[in-house]
Amino acid sequence: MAGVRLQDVAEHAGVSMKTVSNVVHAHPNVSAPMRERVQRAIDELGYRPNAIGRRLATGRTGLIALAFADVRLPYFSELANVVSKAAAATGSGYRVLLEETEGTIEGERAVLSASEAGLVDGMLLQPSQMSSREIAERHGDLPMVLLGEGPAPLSVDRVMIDNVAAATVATEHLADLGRTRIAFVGHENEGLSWTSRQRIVGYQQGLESRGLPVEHDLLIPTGAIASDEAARAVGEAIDRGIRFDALMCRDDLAAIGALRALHERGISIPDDVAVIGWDNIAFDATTFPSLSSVSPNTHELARVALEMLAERIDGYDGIGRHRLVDFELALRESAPGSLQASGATSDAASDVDADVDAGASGSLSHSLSA
Amino acid sequence: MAGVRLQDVAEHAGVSMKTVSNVVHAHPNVSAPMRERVQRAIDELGYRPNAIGRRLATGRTGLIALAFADVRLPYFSELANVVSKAAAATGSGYRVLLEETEGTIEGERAVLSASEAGLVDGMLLQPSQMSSREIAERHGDLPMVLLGEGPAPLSVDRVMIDNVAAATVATEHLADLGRTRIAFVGHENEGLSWTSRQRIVGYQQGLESRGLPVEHDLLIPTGAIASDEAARAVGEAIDRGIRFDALMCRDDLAAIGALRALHERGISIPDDVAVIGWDNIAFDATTFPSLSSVSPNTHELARVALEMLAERIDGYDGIGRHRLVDFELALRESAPGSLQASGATSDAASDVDADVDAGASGSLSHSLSA
DNA sequence: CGGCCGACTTCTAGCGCTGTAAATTCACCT
DNA sequence: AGGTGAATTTACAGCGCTAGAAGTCGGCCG
Repeated sequence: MAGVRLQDVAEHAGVSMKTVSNVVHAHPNVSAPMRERVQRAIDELGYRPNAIGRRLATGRTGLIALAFADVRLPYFSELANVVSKAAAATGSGYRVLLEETEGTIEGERAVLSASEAGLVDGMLLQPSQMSSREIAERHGDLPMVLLGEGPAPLSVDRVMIDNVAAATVATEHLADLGRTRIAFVGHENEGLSWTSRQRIVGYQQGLESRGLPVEHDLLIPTGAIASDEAARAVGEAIDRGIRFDALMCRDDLAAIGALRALHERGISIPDDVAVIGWDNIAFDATTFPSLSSVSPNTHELARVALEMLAERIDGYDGIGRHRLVDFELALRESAPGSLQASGATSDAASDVDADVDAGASGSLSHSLSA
Repeated sequence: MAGVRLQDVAEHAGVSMKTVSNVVHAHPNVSAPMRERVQRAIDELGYRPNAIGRRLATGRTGLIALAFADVRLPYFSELANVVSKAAAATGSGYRVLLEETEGTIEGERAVLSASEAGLVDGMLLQPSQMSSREIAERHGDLPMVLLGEGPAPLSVDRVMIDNVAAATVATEHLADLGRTRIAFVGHENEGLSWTSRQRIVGYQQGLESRGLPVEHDLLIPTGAIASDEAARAVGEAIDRGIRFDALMCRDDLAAIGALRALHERGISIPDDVAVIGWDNIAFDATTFPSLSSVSPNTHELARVALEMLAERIDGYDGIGRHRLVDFELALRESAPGSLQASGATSDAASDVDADVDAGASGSLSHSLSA
């Protein structure tokens, strides 16, 4: 039943509260018979420690906030899953409080300046709008680790993958497939995000390293980070006469939209146009054709981020540490490994089956540790 | 700065703690000059109330748990988004603590019998494995509302859509499109979930109401709730010689997998096979062809669930209330509205564009309130 | 056989905030 | 001027738990 307090257990067992507390915490210096007697009392009363009371006393809440734009974006929901599992696996067994910023500056401010303090022990934040100065100013003394390639003040820890390198590798892969007109899809129409900026830089580097020209026409922005917007933008570009034989997409949502726009126009993938997405979300394996994608190592990202956060919570107070985690290219049908460069048309059913099965069948891995 | 306590503010302003507390809470009966004086002290010290302290004193944490199988499933991530927005909009401004059960009985038990009590004020749980008896036994006195069509003891509140009715309507729509061999895809290979069970019942009712025979061969189970599993299962069924002209899918993941299996084999959608999914996830608008889907009113679901939960938290102690919220059929290319029954081939670019834009273009709405 | 040591348990302050009840102040009447 | 009730403000006792100080008890050494 509810409302059984430590004191009730103590009385029931005829001992002091501290002894009960010691039993609950498996402290040493409790004799076996005593331990058993107390445990029986706990069981009989159905006692469960009250989290809030404990937390007031210890100053730790066991909660960390995970803040990003929107759980509905597959990358973030997959991240939430990974982080919450990793957090639970932590020694301290953290639980995760989800906060959505909607990708707006107001949302990010709201998350950082919550009017109440002390609810969470620390925060994992993936900022998208806020300047690094503002982040530095606002986070106050809340232990924090930033995720992703967004703004990051030097004073705060951060984990990310090397977006420039990843975009370069992916673009080079398309070039190595023999593509010469590689377009970039999915950056913001206006107000380029940090993410888009870096991926475009990498895209350009990839083109240059393969001796391909950089054409402004081949940058296809979208109105929002959403597959329908991408479908429209790519469709319009095609209809406007823009020609390309490969698409480097800012993210998988853009890639999925692009897939649709190409299908609508009867353009064959990857024969006419190869496509690479970004994030390697679960759907990539079952789009048609299945989607090659830049695959950040989110497990490692979560692990490193939580590790640094735990250190901050424990009082570490050094300068911000910036860590890179690795990524790989998950190669699927939309931009296969170079061996099978152009290859069979994509309706070879049995081949495809095997591919779906293997998930990230071929992959180029890149470890860049810090 | 950190660690400014109520008492510090009180001393700084030369008043009692309670007066400061009153100012913080905008209580009446605080004179204007006093309010201003205290406010200045608060600002000068940069005081922010400590959530844990307050919560210990009030007994409320302002947190509710939202527990379901896996955030990575789009339906759940969309639900999480809706619930957390709705919860924040509540008078009490609840925050949402995410809990994943992995869809296993152990996970569900873990969520229900968290060893610590008092962390959350209440819980929204979408069970999938646990029996209603076990739910009733375990939830103890934690205010709780169940989501979805899973098991629900009579003593606990629950919100769901009428899955049987929805499946019937969707199946009938396929029949009205002239389809006579309508298969059902995506239920579990073994250990049918409550969800699948009800949707299959509705599917059967839909067939019967249109005078179509129910064939066991047309039930295509999958190994897991995942699009790749569905792709494989549908592919195998086709390869085994099973013939159908429409697919009623247990969920959108199954539908997306089915889409892929059909594409691989060069089967035209919706001309050869029409497809209806379930959940109306965001991707449905940009699959190719776009996917018709049963669209539960999740906003309403969240609203009703939170409302009931709030009442439970406030001490309401009646018998379990079971509420239905409405759904509609979001009709897109994979199973269009009956007017355009077979219609143009799906690569009519401009038409399609408009369609993508409109999202759930045509829709049959069903309000079933309780 | 008394005293001292170590092992174990109890005592007792809080952690930061809120709610109730009591105290104070103040404007206004008679 | 004394009294009254309303409006404010203060005092204080916890909410449930933890941790360090203080106490208790049995055993062992001299």
